[in-house]
Amino acid sequence: MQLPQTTSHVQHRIIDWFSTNARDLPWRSADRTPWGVLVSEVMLQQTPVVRVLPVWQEWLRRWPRPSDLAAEPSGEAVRAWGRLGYPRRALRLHAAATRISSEFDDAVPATVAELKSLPGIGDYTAAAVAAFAFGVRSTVVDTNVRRVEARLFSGTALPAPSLNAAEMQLAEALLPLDRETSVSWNAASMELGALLCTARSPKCAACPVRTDCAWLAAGEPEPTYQPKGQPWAGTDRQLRGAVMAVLRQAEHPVPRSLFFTPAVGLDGPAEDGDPPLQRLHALASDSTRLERILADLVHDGLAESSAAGLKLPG
DNA sequence: AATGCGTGGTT
DNA sequence: TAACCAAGCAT
Repeated sequence: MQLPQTTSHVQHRIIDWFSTNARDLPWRSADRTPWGVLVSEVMLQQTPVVRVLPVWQEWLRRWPRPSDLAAEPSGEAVRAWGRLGYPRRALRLHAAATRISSEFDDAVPATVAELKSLPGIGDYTAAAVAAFAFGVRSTVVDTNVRRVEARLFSGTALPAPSLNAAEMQLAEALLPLDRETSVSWNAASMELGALLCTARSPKCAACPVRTDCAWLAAGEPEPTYQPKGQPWAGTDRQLRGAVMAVLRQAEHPVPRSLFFTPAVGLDGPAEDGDPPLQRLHALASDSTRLERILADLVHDGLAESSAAGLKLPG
């Protein structure tokens, strides 16, 4: 698909819609810092805004600069990560903060290439930080942008299972040449996908470009492929999560015997309200498997093993 | 490039 | 209610 790199009326309408409908998020405020933007982008990787908000506030209050985080053990980052999920992100953010403070004089770098060199920062996050923290013209393509562009221009219900070259070329062709307009387009197309052009039950009646949408014009055809599910019950991820919940809560090393010897009378199916150790015991019937999970967590740097037991890395 | 990695709200 | 899904990254 060949498109001019001038900003079309469709794009202007989305940008106009954004100017009056953008959420008032703290990492968008006038007094935002590049570090705050970077932390928000990493936290938002696969985690909804509402869960990120309180944790982001606490992180920025506690660690206003990269060097503040770098001065603490990585385990503190993991503990303060709370239940955002994928705790390796906390580890990588800590490692990124360490490199920013030592190699970049405590200032988040402004180029996509330098940002991508940091741990946990990939194509999307590097482009997003460059655009939203520094006003750089960069092609920001996240799951929201992909879905908006799939519906609006390709006429399909959902984008391909993974980002491909054609999609990237389309996104680059759509990026306004004007620097400030490109930043607005990036933020606006993401927000449209997050608020209206959602994966399930999109709010087309409120969409500023409903009359231009190829997917609506085609009669809202169904997705042509089956999204692959994310198995959970019985997976290593579930057990790893249960172990990490125990470690986050513990103030001292947890003796290995506590992992492998359930307290009597606490057996039964896992429930949401159970204390972390009880939940773990309900899941970990196979001690060989649990042994491997613990070793993996130590290997991944999410846990530290000593004679006293297991704890978050100090 | 297909897979593994947390968590909890929504449908 | 089980399945889907959320501002991805690294290997």
